[in-house]
Amino acid sequence: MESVFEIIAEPNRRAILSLLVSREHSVGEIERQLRMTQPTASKHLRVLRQAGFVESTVDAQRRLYRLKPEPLQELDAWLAQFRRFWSVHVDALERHLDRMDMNTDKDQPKKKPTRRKK
Amino acid sequence: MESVFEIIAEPNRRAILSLLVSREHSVGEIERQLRMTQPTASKHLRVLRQAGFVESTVDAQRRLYRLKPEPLQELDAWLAQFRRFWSVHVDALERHLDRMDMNTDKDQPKKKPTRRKK
DNA sequence: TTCGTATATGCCTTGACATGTATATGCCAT
DNA sequence: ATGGCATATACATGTCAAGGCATATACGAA
Repeated sequence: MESVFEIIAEPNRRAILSLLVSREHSVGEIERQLRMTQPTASKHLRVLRQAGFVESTVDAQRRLYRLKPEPLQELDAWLAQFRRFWSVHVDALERHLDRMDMNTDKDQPKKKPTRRKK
Repeated sequence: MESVFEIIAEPNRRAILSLLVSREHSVGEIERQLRMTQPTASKHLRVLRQAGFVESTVDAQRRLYRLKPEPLQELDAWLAQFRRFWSVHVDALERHLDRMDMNTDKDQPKKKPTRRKK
């Protein structure tokens, strides 16, 4: 579990990241929003924290978790090598994007779809 | 193993994708270049093919594999929601910095968006 | 046909990881 | 201090994927 790729391979962890993109959340808010048990939420947050995807601050008995951009930027950097390749295939790509209703995945937790404009 | 995230979680598969970004390769070239056994290469290529990352054409007894952009573009689309976060974050930081030194005129140079530390 | 090459697949073992239950730790209020 | 809430962790369990090895399939050449 060292690479950022393995971290985001888990759907619940991606859901947590998507949830935190708007604002910071406590563990309880996360577990309720995403309908996971408390230990599950804590464990995934631990993984995300150790990988640098999130950080937490203490607020009384709660921990507030918020997003950190660096690991996701690392992912973005890996993707960069393929962008030049895409430009060669824009036509096919455009057709695909028109077909694709770009949401996160088909995971159960609440998701706020990021609509895509043409 | 449905999601693109799980597909690229495997280091050998990422290596294959990076290899194919330049040009198409046969299975034999891939296994030699990346030092994996032939069944391992074939199995990873099968996963990549079924997920739409690569496609193959037949050349005599060989199969030539080449990259397809769509799944990687899907990954890029997922990342988009966080790029907005980076921008907002940097903007907020800049506003904060602007507020902190409101003594002089406010023509600050643009900041690089890739740095942030706690 | 038979042989040799290139690639795919089936079986099996191993190990990693996600989850549930239970319990521990930490913090506030009384 | 005691109780209650919020979060973290330990342990046991089930699942699943990756790799090794053997074998199957496909194709070309002779």
